[in-house]
Amino acid sequence: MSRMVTQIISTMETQVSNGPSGTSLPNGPVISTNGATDDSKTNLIVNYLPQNMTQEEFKSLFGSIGEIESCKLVRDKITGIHDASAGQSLGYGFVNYVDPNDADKAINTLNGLKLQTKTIKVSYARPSSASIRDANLYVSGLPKTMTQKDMEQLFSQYGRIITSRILVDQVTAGISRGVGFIRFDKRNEAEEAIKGLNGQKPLGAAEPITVKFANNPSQKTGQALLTQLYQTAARRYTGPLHHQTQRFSLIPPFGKGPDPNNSTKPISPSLLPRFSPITIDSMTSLAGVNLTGPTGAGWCIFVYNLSPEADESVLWQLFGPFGAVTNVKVIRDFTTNKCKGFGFVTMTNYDEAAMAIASLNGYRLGDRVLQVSFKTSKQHKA
DNA sequence: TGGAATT
Repeated sequence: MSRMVTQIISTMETQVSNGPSGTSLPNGPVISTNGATDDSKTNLIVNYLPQNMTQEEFKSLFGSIGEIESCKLVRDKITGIHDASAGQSLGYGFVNYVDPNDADKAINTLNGLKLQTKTIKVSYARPSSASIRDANLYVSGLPKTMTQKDMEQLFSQYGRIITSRILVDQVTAGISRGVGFIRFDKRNEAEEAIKGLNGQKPLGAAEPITVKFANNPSQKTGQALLTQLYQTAARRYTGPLHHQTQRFSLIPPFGKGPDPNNSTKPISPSLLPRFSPITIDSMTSLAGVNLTGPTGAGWCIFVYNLSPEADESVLWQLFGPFGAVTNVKVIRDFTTNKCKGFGFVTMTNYDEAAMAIASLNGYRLGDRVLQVSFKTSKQHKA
């Protein structure tokens, strides 16, 4: 891997995958003795995907690593009753590669990639089974001094922990709210943890903790769903979250809110003008209907002065934080396979593309200064 | 007392 790419990736969080620890097998599908295909070394689960990432963007990102046998962005069935591909993204997906080496490469290069406000996680998918479902626990009443590590230590006696999290205060950024989540590998492990820890005081704690199965986040109220849609739409208009200073959290987007009791309540007009120009477009695209057309549509950006070692992951890393990226391409020399110094990035939304260009044009990457602009029909004449 | 982990 090139020095430049190594530098970028070294900033990523280190995450231990859940996957098999054995060495890679020779290429091709592995057939087990019972005749079933063993995809444990090719099939990946990808978590913490940005809410507005589409199936096409998902496939494009992971397809940049190697040939994909199949992939799926998991979507909500309730918000997509009439069309499964139109449901709201659940923020995770699966990628099954043809070659186990590419699965390994995807973990090494894409795990920890920052896209918009998320840091994606790429790991081997465990074999699908009923025993691993509903194994997530909600814990409250934790001492404010308890760290994630402390919590894991407390729960690890009951089984293998897949993820853990302690929620922190948004404002003070870092102070524990005393609530968290623990996901076990198996549901029965979670059950045992409830039996053993619910109502118990951790060592030195003043109050007992509550441990119970977590609600499924897909079972949201209409209000919560609409609020989330609205926030996503508002974000599309105002740009990346770190540039956003205004929230539209509880104002329904159209005349009527989901709560019948409030349906006649007028919407504060002062909060609408900034948002309304793109309301229809954003809401429609959130429903899975892309007004700008099928894959390939969007705003094409020309990126000049990339190093010979540049690859697609660099472009994802640079542009992903600004919004929805549908495609990236590094132009390479046919014989040497080295980057010819330029590439292209396609972004769905004009505002996000403009923000990316404004921010990245003149950006210093290693010892090079990038030139970033909308692609013109006459390519790049200086 | 609340975050998108099994197709």
